[in-house]
Amino acid sequence: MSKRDDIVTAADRLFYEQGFEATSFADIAGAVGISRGNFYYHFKTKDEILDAVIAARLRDRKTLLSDWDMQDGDPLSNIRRFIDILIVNGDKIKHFGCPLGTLSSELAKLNHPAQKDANALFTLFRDWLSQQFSALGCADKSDELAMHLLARSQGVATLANAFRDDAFIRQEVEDMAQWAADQIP
Amino acid sequence: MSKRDDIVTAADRLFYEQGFEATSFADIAGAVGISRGNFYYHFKTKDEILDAVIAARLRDRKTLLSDWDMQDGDPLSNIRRFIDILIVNGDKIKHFGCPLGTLSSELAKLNHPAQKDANALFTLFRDWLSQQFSALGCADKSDELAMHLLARSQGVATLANAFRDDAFIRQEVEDMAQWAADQIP
DNA sequence: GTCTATATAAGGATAGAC
DNA sequence: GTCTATCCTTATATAGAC
Repeated sequence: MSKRDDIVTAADRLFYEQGFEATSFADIAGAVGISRGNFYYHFKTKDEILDAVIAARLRDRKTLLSDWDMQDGDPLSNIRRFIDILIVNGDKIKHFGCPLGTLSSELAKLNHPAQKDANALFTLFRDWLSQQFSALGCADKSDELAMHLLARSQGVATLANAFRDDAFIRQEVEDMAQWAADQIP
Repeated sequence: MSKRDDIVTAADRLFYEQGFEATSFADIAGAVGISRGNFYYHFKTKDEILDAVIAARLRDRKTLLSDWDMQDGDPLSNIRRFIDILIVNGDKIKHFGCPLGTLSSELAKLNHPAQKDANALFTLFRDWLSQQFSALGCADKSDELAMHLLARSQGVATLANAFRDDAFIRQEVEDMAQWAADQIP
């Protein structure tokens, strides 16, 4: 793993845990164990490293989804896998929210040029979920269902973060899974 | 209206539009039209003004909810009023997200001492919604339904902000209203 | 590639004149 | 109450030695 990759990995974690604005070069350099001066050899500006982090997250999630696709379970199982992210990543979500949603919200407030790239992460899941709902037999409203589920998972992440409530997450996860099953025509 | 109130109003708007961290004293002082030095006559620290903004938001929402209560419509109409916030404040939400959710998320990442106070805003709506569901005849699971609706509205706000999509908001609002009506035993 | 040193700006906060 | 001036710290960014 290259030093550049180390930096992106550390920045990814820190942007998630502390937010983009609140994370300084010193924080990232410190986490990687290099000097601030050396940092600039790898990345010229903060926006440059944000782009790299977003690209890394996109690569990551694409890999995850194509892994799921290759295990070719039925669409309902795939949807369930998506919903279960809230359980699998429950601890992190309770502490820091959803990495996609919180970054998107922060960049919107900063009116940051990378907003569009960050939202491509949402689009990735939206399109993948839409495919699952199509395969489930809901081709006529697959995008609507995808957005609905995406919204619900975002809302659960936000409130799980605010209230730090495991039981609430589990309850909502089961409710979403039931809702998804009910969509089968 | 006192100068102090002017400052809180400006800070409220700026914290919402730009985020707490990204808003400087200079921004607030500039918006109010006073010098940075004068600012410190009214508020000693940034945390102090955050407390004042949260207190103002809490007062504001309490007034809103008690206004609704005094018009004594049926609980379903009250719930509908809550859901309709997404329409009424649609433009702002598309640009800056939900003022409650985005502040809560930001303060969580900053691990800010005011987290608890900010989340009292969520609790205010949670308890009020729970009352409505109780009055609707769902006393046995009123808090669960309240959290469910709160989560859904948060999710819609997050995605409306990311995708700037009016049709999506309207669709989800209708869906939530239908869901609420379906809860009547 | 990595470091130290440094330039430059911004933000939070204070002192003291008016 | 309001201002200017100032201090301290942090943050982005660069230069240049090794």
